[in-house]
Amino acid sequence: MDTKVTTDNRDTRERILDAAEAAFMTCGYDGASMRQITGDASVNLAAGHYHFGSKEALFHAVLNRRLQVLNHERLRVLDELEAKADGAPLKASQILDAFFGTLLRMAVAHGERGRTFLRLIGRTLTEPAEFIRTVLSKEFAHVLERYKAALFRALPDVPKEEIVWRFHFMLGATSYAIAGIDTLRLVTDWETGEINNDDLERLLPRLMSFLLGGLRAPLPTTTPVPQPRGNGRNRRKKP
Amino acid sequence: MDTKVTTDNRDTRERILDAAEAAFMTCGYDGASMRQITGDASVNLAAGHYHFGSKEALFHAVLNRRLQVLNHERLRVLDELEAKADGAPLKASQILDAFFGTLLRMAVAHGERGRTFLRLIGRTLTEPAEFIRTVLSKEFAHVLERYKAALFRALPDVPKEEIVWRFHFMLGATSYAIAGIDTLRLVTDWETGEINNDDLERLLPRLMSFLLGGLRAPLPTTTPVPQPRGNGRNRRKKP
DNA sequence: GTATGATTGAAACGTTCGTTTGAATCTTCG
DNA sequence: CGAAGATTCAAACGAACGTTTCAATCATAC
Repeated sequence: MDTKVTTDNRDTRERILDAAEAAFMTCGYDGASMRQITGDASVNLAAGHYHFGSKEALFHAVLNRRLQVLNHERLRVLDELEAKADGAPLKASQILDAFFGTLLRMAVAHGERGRTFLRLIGRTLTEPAEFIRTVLSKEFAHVLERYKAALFRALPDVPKEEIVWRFHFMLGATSYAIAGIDTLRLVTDWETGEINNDDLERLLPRLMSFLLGGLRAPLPTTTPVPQPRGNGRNRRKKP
Repeated sequence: MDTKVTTDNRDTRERILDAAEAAFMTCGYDGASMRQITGDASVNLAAGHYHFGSKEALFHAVLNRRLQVLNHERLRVLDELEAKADGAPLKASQILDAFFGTLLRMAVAHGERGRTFLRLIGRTLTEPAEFIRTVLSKEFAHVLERYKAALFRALPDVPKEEIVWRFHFMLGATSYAIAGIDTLRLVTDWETGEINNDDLERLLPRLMSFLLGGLRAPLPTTTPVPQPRGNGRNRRKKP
């Protein structure tokens, strides 16, 4: 099951993986069909099921091929930082750079394929299907625990619950940004829906300062201003 | 086309709209089927096409029914703030509260239906289908122009381009948060995938301080640190 | 060379989807 | 009442989907 015997086996498998990665990125899980994927890969329709068993398993394989590398690198960078710190808490900026910066830098380093996967990740984080949630949860669990712990140590004055929420917000901002989703056509640069490496390298510092600003923002007032002003509440249709 | 003649016409139409709203929220546009929607609404399958013409048009109607109210209110609040300010620039916190706070407060005020629409909006902002992008773009264009202009005036020292990007990040953080998307199971509160009004009222101040912190963060260094450390670049496959 | 197992190919299966059809039913109004 | 139009209903259509089947082809080892 590990090392295959025949020659162009890997070719077919990887051609399917590459085509699937691009199709899932563009159309989402439901929107991409096995016929489109195998067609783009120039392989027979049945080859997809022969090599992966099902569409779900193919999606799983597409994600894992890159996620394992990414999350391994994230752990490695965090280990390195903590070793250098020698027991002292890390800076929040270091942690965010290790988590989000590693993601974006790896994408830049791998050219077009890296950018495709980046946008796939952004889109996948918003997929409604349950099995996708399960796959991601499993794949990210350990990494998230490590990074959450590092953030707790870095920001001892911020309640842990607040840090978790802000991590959640940061993931949202990031996945939205990297998915290239500009539904409201805010960002005028992306004319074609494409992202090039220059865009990506300019995105990282922008995103990082936004995330850092949000993460270190003053805590919300404990009294959450139930009705800020009189309006917007207890209102029915105009009589 | 405006005021219908028969009696329970509105009943059927609105039952379909409500069921569609819930279905699109849970399963996304592709995932929700006309059969599920009309079944949940206890109407005949053909009734959906009779009243709306197509699935796309139904989705359009679902969005517009609430978006028009929401965006009208957003403009009204902004007008009110600017009238009070009497020509002076608004504070960024006021603008964000008018844009994002209005969204969340209206959802809270409308109970379960409001929460359903809130999550639908969050999910819709990440839909891949092109026609959805077109619908949203049209519906939001005017509101976004007004709010962008207000932010430009509120933050004269921040380059406009940077503000647009940060608006983009804020939309991502918000839509991700309100969609109830917790793919990575970060937020332990949401056990059932449901959000109640208490969660929502606690979410608003948390989100607001995060967004404000991000919006007012120090600008990124103009030299975007091309290669942070030696690795991650100019790398090819291992030889 | 030939047997063996891995891979590919073309075709079909059953299901579900959005949509359409045409008759049946209900509502409205003269 | 009865004609007219609006609405509902059951049934079907064609297309697309994921998946399966089975024979054909290829690579490898004896």
